[in-house]
Amino acid sequence: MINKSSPIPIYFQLEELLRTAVENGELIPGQLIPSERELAEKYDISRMTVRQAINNLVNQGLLVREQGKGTFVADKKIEQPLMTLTSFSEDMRSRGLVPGTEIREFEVISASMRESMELQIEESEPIYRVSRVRLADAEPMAYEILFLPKSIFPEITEATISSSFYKYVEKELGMKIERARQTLEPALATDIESEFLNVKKGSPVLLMRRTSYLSNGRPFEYVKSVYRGDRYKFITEMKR
Amino acid sequence: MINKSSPIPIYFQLEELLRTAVENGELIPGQLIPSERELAEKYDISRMTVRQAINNLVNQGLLVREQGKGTFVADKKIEQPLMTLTSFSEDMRSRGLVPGTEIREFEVISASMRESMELQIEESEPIYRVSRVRLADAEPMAYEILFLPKSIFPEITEATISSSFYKYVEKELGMKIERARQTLEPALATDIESEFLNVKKGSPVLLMRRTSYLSNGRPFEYVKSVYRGDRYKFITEMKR
DNA sequence: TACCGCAACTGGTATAGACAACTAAACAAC
DNA sequence: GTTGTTTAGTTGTCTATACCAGTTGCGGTA
Repeated sequence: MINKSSPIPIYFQLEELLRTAVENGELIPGQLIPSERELAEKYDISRMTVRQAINNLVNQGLLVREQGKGTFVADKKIEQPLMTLTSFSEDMRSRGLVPGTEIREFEVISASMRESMELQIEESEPIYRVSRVRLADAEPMAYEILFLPKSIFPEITEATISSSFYKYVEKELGMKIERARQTLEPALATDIESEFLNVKKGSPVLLMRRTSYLSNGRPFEYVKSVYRGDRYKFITEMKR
Repeated sequence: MINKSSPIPIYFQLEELLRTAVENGELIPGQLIPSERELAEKYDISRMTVRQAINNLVNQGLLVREQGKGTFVADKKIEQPLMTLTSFSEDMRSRGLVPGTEIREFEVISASMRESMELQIEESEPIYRVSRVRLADAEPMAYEILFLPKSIFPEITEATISSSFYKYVEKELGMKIERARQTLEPALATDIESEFLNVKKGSPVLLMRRTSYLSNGRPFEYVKSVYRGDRYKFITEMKR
């Protein structure tokens, strides 16, 4: 259970123990967890160490304390979908839709001014340009043009892009996606867009531009997406 | 400085001391604060108590620790404009524009189904309906229809609405605005909208609907805004 | 001079113990 | 029955102490 001679701090080991217990459903929301003294005795550690573990979990919103009563598993994420960076696939799935992708173009070009500025690279540096039609329940949802610097992704294939790109970046390449800056503006569907999106030319669309950054501060993607106005609403939850 | 016999916890007193020192500029961002041992000795309290105070401030993002070096005042809000609930006036000012308002209609009506649902009140309950043209640098930026339940705001006048409504709610009424849920979708300017916004009919506009909640969970406003697509971009910063 | 190592600092982890504040339930008194 | 009171449990606060781990600078040695 807990290894006192491990270099991993005891409070952290206990933290993980409790966290996995919650995640595995051994402890369910609203349930009372063992008291601090019980945990201290059970694992033969100090109560203050138990408190440190529980404190962290409380700060992370996983547990809630009530003086005189005990510590409880917190209700699941009331305020979760606040504003987290999600991929198209993740976004669609959270809306109960099945995501899909049709790659239209896949090429290496040299960056124009706009792209080099967004990606913070030299102009005319080689970048991938991938255009895709994004589907939700097999129906077009968005038309998207993705720009990736070749310097960060030396070898990318269509197959890589077809599956979950964010997962590829995080799991395969081990990079840490940190944040993104995104702008939204309304527009009218152009010829090409209306064709790909299966709507009339001039229909209202949502033009989304996103630049995403790794934890080292480098931009790794610049995406321009055109969403169908009749199918897509952008939803945000904000705190004061 | 610190009153050990006060019912206010010592760690909290120290926390406030440090916080006000930062806010008053006695401690500036990047500056090294006294070590935990120094603070403990200075105020004749335990180092663990000092740590509890500092821990809280670190969690609040006011301080940062560096093992072996010391504890420093954090750089100001690098990630602040992440997704905070702001009023139109605050939004415009942050963009360097001068906000303005022209009230078009101000009336009490009975809630329709949509409004009663958003505001979580009974249908046909009395609500204010205020329509405004929002200006930025004296030029129309958005046309907005605001719905407020009369039960929460028994006496509101045009004057109240003209000045900063959020400030009125927070300062005058002492209510706490907590969060809002907002949707964005593209649309085409209708007759009325195009007239108010001084754009052509059929121009792309951004349709924003927002329901805002107090800290007790009650919705206190439902706003439907139509932003000019040629003047307004919605910007969000997202974390993974 | 250049380098190494030690000493003295920093925060990080962990202990054992004490008392306060609060809650719930059992119990006693009215 | 209702109202206090006690009691045993909970988390909250606080102390004193110890050692670990990372950083920095100083001084001695090569």
